[in-house]
Amino acid sequence: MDVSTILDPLNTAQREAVTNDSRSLLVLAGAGSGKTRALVHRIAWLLQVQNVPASGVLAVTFTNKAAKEMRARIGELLQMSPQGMWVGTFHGIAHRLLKSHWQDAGLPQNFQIIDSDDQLRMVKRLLKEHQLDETRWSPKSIQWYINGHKDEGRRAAHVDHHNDPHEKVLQKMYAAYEQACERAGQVDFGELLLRSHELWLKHPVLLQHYQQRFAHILVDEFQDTNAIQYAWLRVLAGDHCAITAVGDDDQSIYGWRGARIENIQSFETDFGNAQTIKLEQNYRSTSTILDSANAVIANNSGRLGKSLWTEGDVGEPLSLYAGYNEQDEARFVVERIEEHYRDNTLYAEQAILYRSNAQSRVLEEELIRAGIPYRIYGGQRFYDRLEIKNAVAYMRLAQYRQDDAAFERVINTPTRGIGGVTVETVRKRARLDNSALWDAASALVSDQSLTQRASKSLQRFIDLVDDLGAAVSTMGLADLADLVLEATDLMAFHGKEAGEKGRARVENLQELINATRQFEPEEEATALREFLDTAALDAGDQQADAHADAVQLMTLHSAKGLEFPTVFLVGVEENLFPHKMSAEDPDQLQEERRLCYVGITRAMKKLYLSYAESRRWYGQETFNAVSRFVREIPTHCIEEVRINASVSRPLNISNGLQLGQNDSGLQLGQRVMHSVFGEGVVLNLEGQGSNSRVQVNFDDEGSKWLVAAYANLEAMG
DNA sequence: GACTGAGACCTTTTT
DNA sequence: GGTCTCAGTC
Repeated sequence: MDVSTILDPLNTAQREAVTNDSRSLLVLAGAGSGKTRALVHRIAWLLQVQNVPASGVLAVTFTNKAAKEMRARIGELLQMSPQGMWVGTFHGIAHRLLKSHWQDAGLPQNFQIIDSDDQLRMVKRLLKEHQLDETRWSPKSIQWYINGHKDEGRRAAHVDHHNDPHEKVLQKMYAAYEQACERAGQVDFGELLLRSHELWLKHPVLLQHYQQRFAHILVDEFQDTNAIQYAWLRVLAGDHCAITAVGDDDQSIYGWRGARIENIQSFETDFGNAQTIKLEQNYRSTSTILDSANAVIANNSGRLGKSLWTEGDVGEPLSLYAGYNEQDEARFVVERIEEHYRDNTLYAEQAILYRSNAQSRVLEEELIRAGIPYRIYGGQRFYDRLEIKNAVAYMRLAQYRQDDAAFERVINTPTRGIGGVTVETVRKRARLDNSALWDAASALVSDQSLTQRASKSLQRFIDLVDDLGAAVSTMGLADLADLVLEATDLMAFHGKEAGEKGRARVENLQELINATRQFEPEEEATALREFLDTAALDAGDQQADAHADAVQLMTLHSAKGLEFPTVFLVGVEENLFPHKMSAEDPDQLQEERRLCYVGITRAMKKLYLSYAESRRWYGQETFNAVSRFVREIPTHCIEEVRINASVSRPLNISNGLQLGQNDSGLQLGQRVMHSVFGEGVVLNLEGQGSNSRVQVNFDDEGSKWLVAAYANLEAMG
């Protein structure tokens, strides 16, 4: 292959990123700067020019979708699919390692991956076992606690409870959970990473093997790595492997689930003399949109620093619309969508982005009223759907009877006369024998220690699953799936459900058969097992109407990585965006701002911002001010839209001073004391001199605007 | 074991 | 305001 095929389509910075040969390289890639392209071309460069064997390359992404895309694009560029190269998600790769080295990892050969739903059920079960009240110890918070520690690389034994009674219970539950997983041979998402990290530490020979193999590690979306992923990379890279990290600190929006923006900030020092290359030329948006995005993100501190630019047009100014209420806002958006559609912008080229899912309803109603097709991104994923989880649980039991999570799920689904009392008896027996639920059930039946009715029902269930199990070795995957749905009566059971729901469930189940038919196992003999692993690790991105021309609705989080000619960013109001929960903490506020940056940079040609002056929120009428982020956009980039007439006028909400600072001597997020209202946190500052005003969220009195000159606020440590 | 009503919840989500 | 969970009843 010609070097020019790899380098010619690139700009100078991209070319530098592709050919740079320092051992650690950080590519700071702004939104729309051709990040994936740089990554793909770098891999091609390594293979074709540096003659690195394909097996020497490890490329890590966060989502299956990104991994798939990278694979496809590498194949396209090289005109063949490179054999032996590892491209996958952190979890997929960790899983692969554990499967190969299950003994060294201390796992049973047929260990199962459990998803967060199974995890939650397990926690609930353990709470019952330990006689802890679910109202006092919410299962979700315990799950959160466990995953949080795993993300940080800590096992129950490493957690320091500081002798705090509450912490002690949490730690006890974490330990109990670890034990339960161990006994059942189950591995959750966090465990995949934690365990493969430990695998390397405990078996230096193995580590050395992989270090020698992977001379080049490439990581996408580096700003989203959490502590354990970072440690995993550090260990693997060792002192010799070359590592390329691609990411954008300004698009770090997953801090709340463990991602550490510091990782990208400390890469340069941690990975020894790293070189940094910035990709700042944007190929997506108009310069007006980029100027707006740059101005907003400039208000964040601690950035690595980057400024997007384009050779393209100035384009239209952003439009800001103040809706009377949320219906009015939705109406405005839908009218603009119709306008753009008449002007030859497809529905699918228009996206509505919002901060939280609850906002979609009003928009949907308005779209339905106008007869405009739409599609909501995100929401429940395919393999998370109830009917699919039921079917998969039967498949899991057929493969592996000791799968307690699957057992619990379908023991009485569809209902077959096995009630709570019987199940509780099974659980007790399992605890007593320290065995799996399946074995306990079998024992109870053969002991004849149950009522005849219960015993009969249980036996029927056991026979059913055994029949399915027997079919695993004789049938193809798709036929097996078909058999599962018929023999268990699941298809009929879900078909009976009322109305639209039942129909959708049946469709999904048929889609599951489809998926098994299209599944390509590495080996026929292990097809079921491979399929189950995929089902656990891959959400399954099939959406029935993925290709229809429909307006795209999604949260700002799910919009990352996508682009649309026309974008509506709705609900740009204080309390909504930035969200009330995040406004008080400076770090969280910065993350909200990055979210705003992500939102703005999704737009290619035209960006609308809108908010509602009054909004029903959880049944309450609320009145929110326009978002502070709007005020951070330069006035020349934005114009306010009034109904029936679009007037360009300067926004009188900005007074020359950047929001978040004035001469009151106070800072955002600072704790203050007021003689009447008590303690609170500074939410907002504006004006100066005698006009200087401060918004404070008081612990007891809620949020209030105060004139700084009279408020006599006392700053607290 | 299905149905019903009260009460709690309510930011973002991938693996 | 809407949704989901859970306990209680038939």
